[in-house]
Amino acid sequence: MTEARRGRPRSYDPDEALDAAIDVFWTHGYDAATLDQLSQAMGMGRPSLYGAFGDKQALFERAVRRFGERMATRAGRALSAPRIEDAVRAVLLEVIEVYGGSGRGCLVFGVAPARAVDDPSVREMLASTITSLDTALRARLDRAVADGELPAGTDTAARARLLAATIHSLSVRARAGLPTSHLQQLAEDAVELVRR
Amino acid sequence: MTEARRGRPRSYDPDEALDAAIDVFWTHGYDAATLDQLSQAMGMGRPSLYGAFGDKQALFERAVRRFGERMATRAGRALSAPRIEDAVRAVLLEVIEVYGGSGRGCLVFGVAPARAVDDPSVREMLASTITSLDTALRARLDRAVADGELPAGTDTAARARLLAATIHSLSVRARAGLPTSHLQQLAEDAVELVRR
DNA sequence: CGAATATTGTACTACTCCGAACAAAAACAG
DNA sequence: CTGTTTTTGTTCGGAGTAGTACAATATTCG
Repeated sequence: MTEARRGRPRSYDPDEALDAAIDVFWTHGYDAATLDQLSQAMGMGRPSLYGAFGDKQALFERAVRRFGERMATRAGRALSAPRIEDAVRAVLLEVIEVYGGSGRGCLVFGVAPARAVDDPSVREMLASTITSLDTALRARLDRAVADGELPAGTDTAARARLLAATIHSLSVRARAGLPTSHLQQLAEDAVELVRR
Repeated sequence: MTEARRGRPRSYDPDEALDAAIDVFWTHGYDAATLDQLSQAMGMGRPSLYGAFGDKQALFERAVRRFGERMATRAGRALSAPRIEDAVRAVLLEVIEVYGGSGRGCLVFGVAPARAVDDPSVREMLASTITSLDTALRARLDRAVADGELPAGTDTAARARLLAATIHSLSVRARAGLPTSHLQQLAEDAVELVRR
């Protein structure tokens, strides 16, 4: 599995390095993050960084994609709760833990939008993340309908969009520095929304 | 009113200049917007810009504040519709017109968040805009309760937060380049939310 | 051990960007 | 007309940034 590679071994861990890059972009945004900050946080010199991840744009895209995948994984786990209300609440609490704990909201919904107009690639990643979230939530609601938890004929697509909107709002609110209690309140509002 | 001022007259209109600055920041965000772009769009040399608005940070704050006030004014007008459903729909359509027409979402909810972690002043403006919107929507819902349009005991604060969340989401979605039809769909979902 | 290969670290370059200095220009006051 | 005031336009400087060149280093293969 770990096949012996020729040449001088890397002095950094690619996964940890990317996580460190996520952290820097997450705090400062794309433009305000300097390559010096990035290379220092990632524990690698600029040439290594360039060789491993390409230029700043490419690194940002990798970071955003990874962040989105991580969140999708966590959300998927949370959504697997048997009762629909618990599933929705679990997702929102998971989101609050990430967004609110750091006071930095979401890298995708809170930071990428600033760059989305100028960079089509970022815009597309943002759009695809949004629709993926809509879709995942809708799939869970559909299952709840199939399970008889929600009445047949429920507009699951509409509710999924509103739940996703709640998550987008949680990112904005977290980044505004609003306290976790405020975020939890909105989350509870959204949970109520599922049934009625 | 227009008292005669001493010295060389200004060759620019301060209001139009600030509008032009809004436009530049709105498209490119804070960091990617250069003073060259700004001064050119504003029709004034950099020294004039500096004298009139201060440095880049100060100009950005003025732009964000003005954008927020404009939106608040438009929202207030839209909310004055007699029937609550119409009022909510009118606000959302107004928002979509601004956010979606430009494909740039909201300067406050879509661009400022990227800068909010590093700049406490921006963070506070963002937070105050969020709570103002929550409050304005809640006030309108309270009036609907007083008018007997909504049942007494309705949790107006919760619904106001969810409606605000919808607006936050509209900004993110618009900036992701999602089509106006998509935004209108979410808006209609939110209108449905008012009653039930 | 010696050759080949991959990564590191230092140093550098070219460029952009923000903010300021300074003299010229355009108005008003006396 | 002369002096004062305010803004303009040009120009400059200093800081910082993204990306690169090149030699040194560390490892594997033969």
